[in-house]
Amino acid sequence: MHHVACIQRGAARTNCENCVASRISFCSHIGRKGLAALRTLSTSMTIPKGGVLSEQNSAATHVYVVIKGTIKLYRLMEDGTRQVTGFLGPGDLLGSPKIHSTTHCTAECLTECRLCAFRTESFHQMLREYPDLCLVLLTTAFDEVEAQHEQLGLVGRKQADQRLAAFLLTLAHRWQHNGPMETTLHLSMSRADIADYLGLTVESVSRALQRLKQLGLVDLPKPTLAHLRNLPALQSLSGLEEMPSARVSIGI
Amino acid sequence: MHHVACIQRGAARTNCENCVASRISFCSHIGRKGLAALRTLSTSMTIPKGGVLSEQNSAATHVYVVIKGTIKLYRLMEDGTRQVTGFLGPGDLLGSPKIHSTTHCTAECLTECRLCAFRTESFHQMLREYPDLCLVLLTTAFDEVEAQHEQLGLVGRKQADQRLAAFLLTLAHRWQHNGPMETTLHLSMSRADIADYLGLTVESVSRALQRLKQLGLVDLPKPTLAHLRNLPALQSLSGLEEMPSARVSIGI
DNA sequence: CGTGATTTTGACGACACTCAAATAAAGTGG
DNA sequence: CCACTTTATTTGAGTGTCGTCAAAATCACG
Repeated sequence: MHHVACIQRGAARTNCENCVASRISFCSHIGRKGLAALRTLSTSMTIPKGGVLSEQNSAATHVYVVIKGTIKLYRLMEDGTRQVTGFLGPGDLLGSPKIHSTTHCTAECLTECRLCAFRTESFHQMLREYPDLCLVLLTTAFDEVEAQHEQLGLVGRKQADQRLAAFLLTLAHRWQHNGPMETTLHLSMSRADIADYLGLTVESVSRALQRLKQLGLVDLPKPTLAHLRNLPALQSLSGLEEMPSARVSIGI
Repeated sequence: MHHVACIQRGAARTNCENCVASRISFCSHIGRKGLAALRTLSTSMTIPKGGVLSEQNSAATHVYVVIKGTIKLYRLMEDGTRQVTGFLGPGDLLGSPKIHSTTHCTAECLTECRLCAFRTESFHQMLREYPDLCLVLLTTAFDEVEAQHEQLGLVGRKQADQRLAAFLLTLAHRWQHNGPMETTLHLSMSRADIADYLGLTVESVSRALQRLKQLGLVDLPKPTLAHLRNLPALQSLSGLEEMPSARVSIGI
């Protein structure tokens, strides 16, 4: 949980061609010339588990692309409660293109993370120079709004078991952009994180998971490990209209 | 509730200078030259109360700027439930810049509405030609994501009375971009709409409102009329960190 | 192996949902 | 303009799910 402004900062000589972001994230939409410019502006870095990338209500300095690892985003409210606004993984974007903005979430690494960082000003300037890039990001932002609508429907209407089923399914699909779907999930977030993400309590999350287990829908060999045994049943229970698909998410 | 593709379509000679959108919405960020182009591409229209602007899962043809009136956005789920994803008013944007996309919400006018319409392709092209416009929209989209986070916190954690208090306060502030805050609200949406927006039932909404009334926080002379009698108490009850501010919202 | 944190399980209560009915409001036709 | 119908809103009673509090079990880490 210790703050890590920037450690193990690598040189800017990242190989963009082999980067996940160049395939699935916005990096793929600026052509060869843009990719060269992008490489100049970007800084590769590795943050250890527990490292904090941005503190709630502090000045936003960078925009990041997640290359590897999982990040959790949360906000501490005045009444002492905590809201987990999302989880980020490979290909996802962290930060706002707005200049002189303050982050409204704390971003904490749940695992060791590799990231590609841009100074906000550089990023903003790039968006002005590459309209295609700006449009792609705009599309991603609109998709994110739609995703939030889904989450709102989940948290506002569905009950605990359904929320957990949907959560697990989404986790399984979100970062599987090409390869086969992963049915064995490593839950790098705690029960409390899941609870604060789904609008439940730790106890309700635990009970819901146990119910799913007893129904034979999932296996929980360890608390941090979930094996999805019956995807159709999980989907049916979750109430999701369709299987969640891989997508690029935005954390702010 | 009848579908109205496009009625009372006006000429393109709308006076942008006097339009609310030119002051508060994205129209103000494209300079004199852009505003002229914008006027050429836009079509002014008036839709009666109950008119439907876009049907869920149908091809998106236009992007609209709301000039006058209130619009509700909702989605019908497979399990028969309905999710109201938002309400739009003057200055707000309806539609996605994505080409060949399908709307995922139905947009229905709660009052007679005046709108400024762009064909999606034209709108998309404008975004390519005016990077500033694209950036402004991008900023608005990011703000919308943050607003959805607020809504998630409300629906996921707060109880009925708090949700209603927050809802009323937000309604009172959202479209008061310059003028004084309105303490007398015309609730153009039904209790069912509010319920489906806040993740409650009609009965719970009614009961919560009656409780607020008995506490002297609001007056309800008619079901469609709410007079906010004690703003600080409402804010304190709502649990909102700060008074909601006017903003441009996005409906998709 | 021992300590502290996390997770699970249990008992109980509160808030919101469900079902049902009464009241109020809005729309319709004479 | 008024009786009538239809819809929307309010009120009531009972139930269920999830939150709260508490304790046990398990896990992680030094």
